[in-house]
Amino acid sequence: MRTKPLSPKRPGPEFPVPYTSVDVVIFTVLEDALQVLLVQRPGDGDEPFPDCWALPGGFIDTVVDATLEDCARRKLKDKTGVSSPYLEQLGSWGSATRDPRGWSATHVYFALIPSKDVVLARGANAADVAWFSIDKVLRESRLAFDHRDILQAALERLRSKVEYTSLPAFLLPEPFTLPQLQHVYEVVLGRAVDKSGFRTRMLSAQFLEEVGYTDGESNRPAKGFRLANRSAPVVFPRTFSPRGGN
Amino acid sequence: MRTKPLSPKRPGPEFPVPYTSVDVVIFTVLEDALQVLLVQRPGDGDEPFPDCWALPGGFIDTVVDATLEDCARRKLKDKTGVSSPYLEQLGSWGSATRDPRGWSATHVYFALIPSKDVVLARGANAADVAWFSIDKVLRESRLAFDHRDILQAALERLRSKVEYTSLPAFLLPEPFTLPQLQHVYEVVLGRAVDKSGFRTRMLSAQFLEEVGYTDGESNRPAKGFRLANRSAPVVFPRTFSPRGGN
DNA sequence: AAAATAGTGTCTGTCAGACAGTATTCT
DNA sequence: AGAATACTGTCTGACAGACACTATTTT
Repeated sequence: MRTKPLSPKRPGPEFPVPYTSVDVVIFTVLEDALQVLLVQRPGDGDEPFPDCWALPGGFIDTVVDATLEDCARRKLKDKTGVSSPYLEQLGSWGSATRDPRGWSATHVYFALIPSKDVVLARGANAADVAWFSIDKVLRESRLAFDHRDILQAALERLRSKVEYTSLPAFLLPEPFTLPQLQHVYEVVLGRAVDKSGFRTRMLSAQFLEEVGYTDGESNRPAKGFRLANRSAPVVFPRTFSPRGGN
Repeated sequence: MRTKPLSPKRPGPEFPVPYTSVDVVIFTVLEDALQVLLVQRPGDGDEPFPDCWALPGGFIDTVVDATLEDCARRKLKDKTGVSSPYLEQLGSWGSATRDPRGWSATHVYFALIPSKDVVLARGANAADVAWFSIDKVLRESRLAFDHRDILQAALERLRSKVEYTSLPAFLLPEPFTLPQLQHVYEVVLGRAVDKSGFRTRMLSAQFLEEVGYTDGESNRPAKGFRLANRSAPVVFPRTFSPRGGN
């Protein structure tokens, strides 16, 4: 905060204040692909980027939202119906030019949810909310504002953290099996992972609780697991394959 | 951004907008200790937290600052005279209660600078800017706003990244020697590091350029080095000591 | 019985940590 | 010469990656 009292830069009605918003990058795994939730901006009215797809988000409601994270949770709940996602702050983007209406800054969160828990934007205009495969959207779509940069940053953060954390577990509905979890790792990382190493790694990290019954989505049933602690991922002591990554 | 045109929540003169500021956590190593730069808030006037020490920062100047990062650089330059620090975004803190004046959000950056490059706040009121040992400030001082939480978060981020990156090199003036660099690692981590392992690690990471002349601040002179690329740190393939940390 | 997938056992190369040893300068 | 510090060499235990093997279920 400012050190001088009554600083000439102190904002008020007579000084320009940046627009402040919160956006959420919501990831899931659907149809063997990493996907992101986007909303379509209105084509009428005087809003910028008409008909463009954009990350869900919007201005802070200073009456309803107690904190930035509350605001992000609210927006996520509005669009997906999910109320207990994995949610972490990604960063903020702010500049004089990112919004044609003027200086704006957005606080960006990134969320991981199991696709089965989702009920896309009930009522109203459900058609303007949809999942997009990450690869496709980065290859083909033009997103509103600087949302392409933001999405890129979120993807990098996710991929990098998947190398040494249990994050992918938040993309699956419980209970899940180890082969299912391994598959999610492979989808996100875009490469195969050794089964044996994967299993010892997951089990020795102590973050999974064995759920009695097993699940038979393939030939031989497998043990079911759930997270011992849904509030935070586990950090593994080493990254997945030192040769491949950074 | 908002999907509906003319949303009732769209801020304007008639709707409350959060205050938006930028704060910077500036670290250096001085007198064998990790230190942070704080400024003292004014005791007169109607400003909150009078006489409290706080992180340097303040409101965005939408005329001067093109981006959030520009704003952070400007504040850092103002207080320290340093214009090419290592600077990275730490995160943002926003809530209805963190500032008694109303809903506010701050974008926080963290910077690493060599203490020798610093010329503390020239002119004006130099007495209200000072370095504080991290340990002391976290033990003894009461900081303004939620700056204690922010400082704690910055410290965690720094300590964690030091385990697997070349970040400490940005805390030293160039040229520096490997023993000096090792010492900085030890100061930040708060523990001793093996010499042999340290050297092979640094040299094999290819981020140091040998500068011809050597430096004799101890008995036997040592080779001098500088960073090949000052814009980003190097990420090591493994963390420092798997037994100790996470 | 065959196919398919879940789960385990074993080997091996790599490498960080530990520590001893050598080199070069100052007093 | 001795002290102090820069720098190098060697050993060893731990462990990730690779891959072969066993177990259990469906068809």
